[in-house]
Amino acid sequence: MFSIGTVARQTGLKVPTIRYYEQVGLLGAPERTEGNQRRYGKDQVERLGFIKHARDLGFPIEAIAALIDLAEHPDRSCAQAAEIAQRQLEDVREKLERLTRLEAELSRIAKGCSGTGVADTCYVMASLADHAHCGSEH
Amino acid sequence: MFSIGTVARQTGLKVPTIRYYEQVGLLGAPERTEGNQRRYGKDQVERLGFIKHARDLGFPIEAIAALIDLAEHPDRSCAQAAEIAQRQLEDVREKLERLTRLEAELSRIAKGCSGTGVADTCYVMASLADHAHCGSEH
DNA sequence: CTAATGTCTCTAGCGACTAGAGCTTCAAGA
DNA sequence: TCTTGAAGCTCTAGTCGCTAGAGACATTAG
Ligand SMILES: [Zn+2]
Ligand SMILES: [Zn+2]
Ligand SMILES: [Zn+2]
Ligand SMILES: [Zn+2]
Repeated sequence: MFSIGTVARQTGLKVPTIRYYEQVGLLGAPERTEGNQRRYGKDQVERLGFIKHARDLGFPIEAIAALIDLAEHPDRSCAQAAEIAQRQLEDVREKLERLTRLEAELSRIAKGCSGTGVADTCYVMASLADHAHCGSEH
Repeated sequence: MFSIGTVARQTGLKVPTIRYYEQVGLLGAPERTEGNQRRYGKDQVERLGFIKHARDLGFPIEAIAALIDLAEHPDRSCAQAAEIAQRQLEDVREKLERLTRLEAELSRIAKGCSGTGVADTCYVMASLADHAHCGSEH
């Protein structure tokens, strides 16, 4: 049985984050000592590792909850898991596309100003004021 | 003089968003009709366009506030504008790098499961449970 | 003049935490 | 065994940039 701090060190999560996951129902309530402190078993530490990894990959809490539900019913079809992973992939790809466009505009904008001029004639200011300077939609 | 709804249509912002920008001090309080409705002048519409464009490029509100301050003092040095643009560019690049790594992992994960199996032996589940499957840090 | 649409203020909610106050419990050394 | 300092507890509120809704008032077209 591990204290919350020990589990935090093992999983790379922060202590308040672990409590938060419990609060939102991602993790079942752990046992408690007589003095009301949380004590986690190996299973729960493993589950927190799962959550951590899924969060690191950007999955939202709600999706992780569905995946955990699935993990608790190992003989169910994994169709939902595939769907969730696919959705997350698409989400990331959309964000990538948007950020790629932004990177192009921002590097142009940043390149256009050395910071040695005056606000009135600054390329950064002009670019922000008028989207017509831009080479793409965003 | 334009009503808030008209300005919303002109700028592409939503009505509550414009009120929000006023609330957080990005936009000075506009004139009001006798009946207490907001009426915007051309300058304010332009400024809202500036804000919209900067937000579309991902600049945080605080940075935009600093840029607007600069726009109101056209003879000041644009060093701060250059700095803000540079920081935003770096921020976007960091996010791009992270998302690129995530895309690699997620496309591997999604490819590994057709959704026709069972949760217990699902590649998605296994990949989330163990970072050792991953080809990079994230 | 009426009816429909627009606008007003205020509060609360989103996602995923994070920070802090004020208190209690645990564990290790003397 | 006692003490002390770290760790844990609950609860509230704050972060960011909006968005939604309630209930009341203003404007405008027909
Ligand atoms: Zn400049
Ligand atoms: Zn643009
Ligand atoms: Zn599968
Ligand atoms: Zn991984």
